[in-house]
Amino acid sequence: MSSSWKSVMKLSSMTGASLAGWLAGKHYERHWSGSLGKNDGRRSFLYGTNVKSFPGLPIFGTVSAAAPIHSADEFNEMGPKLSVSESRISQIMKYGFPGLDNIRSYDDFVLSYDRRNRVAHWVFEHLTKESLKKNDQIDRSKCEFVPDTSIHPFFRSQNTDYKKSGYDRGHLAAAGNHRLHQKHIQQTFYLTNMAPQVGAGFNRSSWNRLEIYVRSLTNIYKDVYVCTGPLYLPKVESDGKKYVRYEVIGSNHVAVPTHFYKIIVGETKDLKLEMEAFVMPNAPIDDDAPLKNFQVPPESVERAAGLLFFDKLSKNKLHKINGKSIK
DNA sequence: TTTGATGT
Repeated sequence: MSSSWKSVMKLSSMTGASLAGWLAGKHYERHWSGSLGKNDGRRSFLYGTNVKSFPGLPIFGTVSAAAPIHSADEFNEMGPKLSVSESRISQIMKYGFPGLDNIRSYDDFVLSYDRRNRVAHWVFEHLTKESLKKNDQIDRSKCEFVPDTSIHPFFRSQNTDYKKSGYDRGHLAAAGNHRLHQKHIQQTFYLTNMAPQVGAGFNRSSWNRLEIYVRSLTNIYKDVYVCTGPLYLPKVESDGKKYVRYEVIGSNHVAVPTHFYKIIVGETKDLKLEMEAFVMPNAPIDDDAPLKNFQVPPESVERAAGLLFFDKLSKNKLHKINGKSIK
């Protein structure tokens, strides 16, 4: 039994969710090396299609055929967001877009919004030691959670949805990752960047521990790319069938994810790449549980989320996955 | 420290 399988089994038994199929995947051992090592016939949603056929997508830089589009109706209210530095966005998105649903670009992170669940599909960040430098001018307590008016009111989450729900408004792009400018940290407080998270025992402890670990990777790698998002995982119920079951909160029915993922790529000075993937249940977690217990094969997160992470990454530069050499 | 909610 591989270590990744064992860790998933541990995770599975902790959460009661049937993670085995999705998160370990019988396919993993047979296909993972193949899909990383050579073209396995997967057609990239982004790079195998004509990007221009998607109207109104603010795609910058990484796609040569695409140019920023400034006239989409939904963006009329977002004046400041149109001035987002294109070079910064292309830097954040260096390894490609995991998916193309409702992309939003902010000054220091990029996200894709899931209108049906009122929670983002994914949030992408790029961290360096420099970008995390301590700035005493930044005051987190001055930040306010604000609805994102670039989202149609039908699909926009509101503070009232979270109020008395029992869940935290948990950051996907962590506030602590964007302390260079007050404007940057404020932008992480858009409700588009929030998901309902269990507060005690999760958001305020082990999930925070994982965020701190990601920041610490900037001491090892020149560049750290991190993608964060929710999962809605199936669970075997008493009739033996699998169901995806999750709570929705507030009048806008904001979905409460069953789990959250982080996929991280560290880039060394000599351009070697190392990848790590974590999945944690949206539930209280023992503070003493090592983060390693929550590592899963990256491909299992792709299958569960319906996304392709780091599809543009040069597979021959990828040296390690979850700390294990793949060469 | 950083992560938050709640009540006055």
